[in-house]
Amino acid sequence: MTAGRTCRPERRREPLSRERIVAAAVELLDTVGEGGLTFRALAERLSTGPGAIYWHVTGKAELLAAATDAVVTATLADGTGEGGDGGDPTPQDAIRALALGVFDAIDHHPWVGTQLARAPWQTPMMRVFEHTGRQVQALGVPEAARFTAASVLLNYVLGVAGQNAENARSAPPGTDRTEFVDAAASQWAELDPEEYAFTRSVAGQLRRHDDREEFLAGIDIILAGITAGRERAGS
Amino acid sequence: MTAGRTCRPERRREPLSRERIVAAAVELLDTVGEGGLTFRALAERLSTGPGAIYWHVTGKAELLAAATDAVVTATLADGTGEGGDGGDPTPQDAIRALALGVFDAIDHHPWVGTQLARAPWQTPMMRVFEHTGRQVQALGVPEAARFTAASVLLNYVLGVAGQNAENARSAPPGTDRTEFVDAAASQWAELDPEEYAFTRSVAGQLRRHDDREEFLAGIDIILAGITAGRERAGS
DNA sequence: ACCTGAACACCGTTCAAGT
DNA sequence: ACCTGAACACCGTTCAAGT
Repeated sequence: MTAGRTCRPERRREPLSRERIVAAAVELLDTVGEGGLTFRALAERLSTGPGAIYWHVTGKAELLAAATDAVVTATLADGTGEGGDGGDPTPQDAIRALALGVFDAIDHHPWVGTQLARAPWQTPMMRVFEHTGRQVQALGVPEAARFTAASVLLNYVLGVAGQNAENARSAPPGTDRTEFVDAAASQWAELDPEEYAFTRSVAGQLRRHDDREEFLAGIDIILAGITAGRERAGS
Repeated sequence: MTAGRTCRPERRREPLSRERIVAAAVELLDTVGEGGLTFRALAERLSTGPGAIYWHVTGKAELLAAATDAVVTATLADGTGEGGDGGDPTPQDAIRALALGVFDAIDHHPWVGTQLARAPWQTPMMRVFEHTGRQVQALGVPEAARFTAASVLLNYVLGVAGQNAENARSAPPGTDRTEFVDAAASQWAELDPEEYAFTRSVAGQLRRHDDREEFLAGIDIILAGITAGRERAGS
């Protein structure tokens, strides 16, 4: 307490921390995309030098993993617990909710899709696998078939994840989704009638489809397949 | 197969062409991995400067796409035609063969997995979609459900594609696959018993599983689901 | 302990200049 | 038309030096 003002430069001198870095990385990824996450840009946003970041984080790979982890963990904590409105959800409903949670997370943060698809062995995906597996078990799938059943669900989610992320990236941030789908559908309709007979024939369905519903329809097909197998192999 | 040590002068006189560039890119990707494809490395292999490549190819994105296209086209040309041994294959068999073709292609060229997963709208994946869709149609799926059915199959394949590619990348080229899976299974078995109860319980199945068979089992589950839907919705 | 910022080794891409 | 290779604008990462 020497004489002088006690104005605290807290705002800018808030110390660097892994948490702050990851938060800034998520923000940067959301606003500028995967290509925009740069140690220099990150440092500027945190008003430091690029080197400082390395004190809290080993490198870009870990940073990306931590950012993904942060988003997915928040998703799983939210949506998957009990359902909320009292009634016991069926395992099918729980799986749908789980998958939809991941789907929506990727819808809001496309870069998460890319990251999940290329790092399936890391914590976030492991947790999704665990949650899915429990519901598969609750579904009555015999033990020997559970690993396969959970894997199919997970791989499907991963596939959609990657595709959605790519769509978000290839469509500039300004463009409308409907516009984008319309353009693709029109392209499909003009493909070679012989070489792409089937694709042409479903161009209309591509145009009309809703991403979320389509995703859930896929989940339901897989659930039907798993259940059919359970009846064949079980008891 | 590979040109030996005998230095052939004709090799370097042979003019640069898009075809030669793509072939060299595939070779580089196969031997050194995705990180090894560099315009400088490519130029050296073709004994030119980096700038020369840009005369035949617009940039790295196109080069990657062309390399993927080359591999997938070869795959589809091979395996998917008629079956080979006279008998008419069922649509199920045709879909299995198709999916397995993509699976094997990625097994031999892991970088194809990454590329397919992140560029699903390009020619190679479009062709897979077309071939799959025709078999879905042959399966008797009603028109309104065909787009969804083919999409589920494709997304599943894409998910496995990405995962396999990642596994291949994270395991150094020297290590054995069994060794790698064993290590993962052991890790699973030592997870927190409460938080990862399910994952722990299937660690043994992870260790025992065969990648190709597991992949096909997934395809069969989805086929069962599609067929169940057909019976519900059709006729 | 934590941060700074210049420096290193790379990368994709461009472009005047050559043949 | 096709190729050359230096140069540009970046990038992740390191590290002596500061506090």
